[in-house]
Amino acid sequence: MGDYLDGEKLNEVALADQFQVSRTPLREALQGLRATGLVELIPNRGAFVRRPSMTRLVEMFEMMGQLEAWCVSLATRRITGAQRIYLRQAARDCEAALAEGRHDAYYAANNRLHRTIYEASGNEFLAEETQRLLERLHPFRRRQLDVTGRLQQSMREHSAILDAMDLGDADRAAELMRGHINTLGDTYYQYINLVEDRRSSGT
Amino acid sequence: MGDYLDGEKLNEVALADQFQVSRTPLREALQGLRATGLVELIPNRGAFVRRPSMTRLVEMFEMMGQLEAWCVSLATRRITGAQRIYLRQAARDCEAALAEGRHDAYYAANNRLHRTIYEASGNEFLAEETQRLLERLHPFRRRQLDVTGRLQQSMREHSAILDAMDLGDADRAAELMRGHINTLGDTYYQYINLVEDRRSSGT
DNA sequence: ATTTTTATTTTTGTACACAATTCGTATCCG
DNA sequence: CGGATACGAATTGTGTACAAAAATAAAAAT
Repeated sequence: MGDYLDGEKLNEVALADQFQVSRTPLREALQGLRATGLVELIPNRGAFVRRPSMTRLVEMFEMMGQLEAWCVSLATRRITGAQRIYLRQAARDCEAALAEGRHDAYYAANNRLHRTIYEASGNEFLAEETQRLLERLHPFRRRQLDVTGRLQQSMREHSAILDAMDLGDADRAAELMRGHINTLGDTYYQYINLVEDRRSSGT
Repeated sequence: MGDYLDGEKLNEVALADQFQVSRTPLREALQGLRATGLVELIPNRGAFVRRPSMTRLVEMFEMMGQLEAWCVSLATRRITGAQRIYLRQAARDCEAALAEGRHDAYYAANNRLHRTIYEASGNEFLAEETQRLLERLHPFRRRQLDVTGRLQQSMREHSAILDAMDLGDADRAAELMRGHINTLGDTYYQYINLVEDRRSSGT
């Protein structure tokens, strides 16, 4: 599980058997997965896995950077005092989690920070869509974030973004955020390359 | 049909009866509608219609404008010669359709023009997501586009955008596109106001 | 030998039945 | 009278059976 090939056909009975459910709820789940873009459903033909290519992941991260940049740009102008405090707290939580080596706690705090920025944008729809894309990208992030140097650099970027927001410099905050997401993306690509290599070697 | 209230509960058997199908395919269809945001599915509770509020539509159009602006900005730099010709042709098709009063043909040509810009962005993922948002917004566009003055203004905006693209002025093209989408949005809001008034008067 | 047609098997699509959960109502208790 | 509780009805969740379509294999024709 986890390493499906790109155009691979998914057999309903086999999957239902694997997950110990009948075909009815499984088919509904497939409809849900279609929305996330992970599978493609062709009428009377079945479900096919859609593993994003390297270039598509680059595109997705490019868009993620753009959306986050837009969020932070709007948030710089619209953020409330309470949200500002909450952001700094999340940043401190990130540092504390990293110092204690609690990587899952870091992940949670980091998520809290980004999500708060989405919400502070004042555009709820934008916030939801950005969150949705983040979740779509989620399956492609792995251990590589645990490289401590990268995490510390990431936190410095957080601080710089929050500083720019405090100064009311929306453009600078947006530009910093774009860079932040792009470097994130870069580390993901390494993982993808690994996966594609493994696949082409026929494992 | 067509005028569901916002939080309205959808009964599966009633809907299945209405569409002359059994509950099984209906539930799968609901899962699909969930992706579009038109219905919300709560486990063990059922499906509820999610008619976007006025403010949410404003948000959606704001995002649409931003995405289209980004598309056109990228497209200005990456567009191919063939796409440039195709764009101008679509613009001419718009004019011809309007002159002949063929509003559905205008709609098709207009769609072709915008879609070509999405594709010319060179970011396939961005293109698909923008198209998806356009389709989500689609149920909320109605006759008001048929006001001839608006359509002619819209075509002038098209020309200006294509001109800016030809000049390689990405920022200007983006700004013009943002304005183009926003005025579109404005006319939609009128329709929404109508709907909400009608609803509150209890029809 | 290649292509077309036909038959068989597999797989998807849908209806239906029953289980599990929630909702509405009435009853009981404080 | 207000609120908790218990019962019955309605609704959602899931397994299974069968129909429809596609994929595969076999046979026939060119």
